Amino acid sequence: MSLRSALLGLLTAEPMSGYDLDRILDETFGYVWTAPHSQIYPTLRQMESEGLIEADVQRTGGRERRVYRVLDKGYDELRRWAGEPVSYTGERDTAHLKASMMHLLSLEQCEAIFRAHLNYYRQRLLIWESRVEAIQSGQSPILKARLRSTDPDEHAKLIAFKLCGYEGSVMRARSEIAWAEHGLDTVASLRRSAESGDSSAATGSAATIVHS
Amino acid sequence: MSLRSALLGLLTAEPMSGYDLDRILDETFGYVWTAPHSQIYPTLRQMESEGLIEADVQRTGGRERRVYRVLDKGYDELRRWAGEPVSYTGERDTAHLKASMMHLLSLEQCEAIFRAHLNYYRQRLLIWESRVEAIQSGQSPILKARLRSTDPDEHAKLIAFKLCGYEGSVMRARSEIAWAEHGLDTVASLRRSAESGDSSAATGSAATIVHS
DNA sequence: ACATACATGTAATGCGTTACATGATTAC
DNA sequence: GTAATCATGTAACGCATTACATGTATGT
Repeated sequence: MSLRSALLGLLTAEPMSGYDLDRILDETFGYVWTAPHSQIYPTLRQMESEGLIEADVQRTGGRERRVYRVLDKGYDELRRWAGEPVSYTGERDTAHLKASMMHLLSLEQCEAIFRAHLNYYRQRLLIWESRVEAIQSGQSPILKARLRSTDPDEHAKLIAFKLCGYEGSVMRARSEIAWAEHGLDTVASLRRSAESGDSSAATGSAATIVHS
Repeated sequence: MSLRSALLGLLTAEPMSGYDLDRILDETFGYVWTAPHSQIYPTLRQMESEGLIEADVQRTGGRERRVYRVLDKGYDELRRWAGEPVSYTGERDTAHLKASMMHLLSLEQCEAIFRAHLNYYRQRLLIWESRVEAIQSGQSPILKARLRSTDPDEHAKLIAFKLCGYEGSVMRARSEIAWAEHGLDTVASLRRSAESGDSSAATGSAATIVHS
């Protein structure tokens, strides 16, 4: 039920259409939760039929735009969900799973996988860091909308937790980058020991990082 | 298609039954990839019908035990999957999503969520660290089985990459622990500023960690 | 005219969770 | 005898991915 909450949460900042939500998930918020529009539109319809949100249908010529706003029942549901404990269902990470099978691959293939991981999280890091800066400098349009409809006494709390969320993403990206670099070191070390004909190397450098 | 690969990968260490695989996912390997037995058994049957694995049916009295072993086609499929690039589909993390909605909650509720996060990853950290030690000291039964059926020249590579995978998990757990601690700091800071009637605090301490 | 952005949907297929369901063997 | 462990399944429901499908408004 997390997608519902993600959408509800965004709609509490400001009434929006499914298209708007899709764009936000693609651009900024999507680095916390993603969904394609094929999931967004039916979910909005469903929440509307349950009385959590309500659509204001705007027409520009022959084009329809359904702008949803959160009803009291929606706020209650969101608060209930936010307060309930997170259910930590098992880990599922394709990159780490793949890493656990790298002995099947050539060192070139292993290197390519770690490099791709490094590049992916370097890009994410830039995006997340820019989000943190946008919040700190008051440039985030969603946050600005949210502040407008919030009691000034609550502003510090709102900003502090928004920052905290993105900082968590920044920390995670840094950790994935460090892991990919460690993986590349491991590959380099295996490559050196293969060249020198020593079959018992590489474990030394691999072991160091864990106790750092 | 990751579950198939996870199961295939484990079966390359040693022929096993669905029950064995379920236990391993619950105990050790599950901290890389999880699945309930309701997913495992049908997946094994399907892979059998596709000729990737083959069952050796053992009977103890009236009890049936289907021990699967990987066929050549299964090895090929696994190697193909392992070598293809990871597809990074968008982020989806309930804990971070919830954190982004904490302004809806009381500071007590926020604290409870961060504490739960901290406890969860502290437990995971212990498990993953013990896995790293099990591999380094040669205590892992799955790794021992795998080494038996592997060319000694490849032992260093096998051990190095297994370590690397679990080290990645250790690093991630540390990062989540650090984030939860940062969240608790944020809560404490907001609590202090609420008591002293200052409505503009907390952002200072929250901002520091990003540039550390 | 043509491309791009706006705007909203459906359908098929597969993955994941929870609950239901059954029965044999072993240890106490 | 009874509880735990061994052992294997099915079913219902919801979430996620990809592809298919349609049409308007705007800028060049």
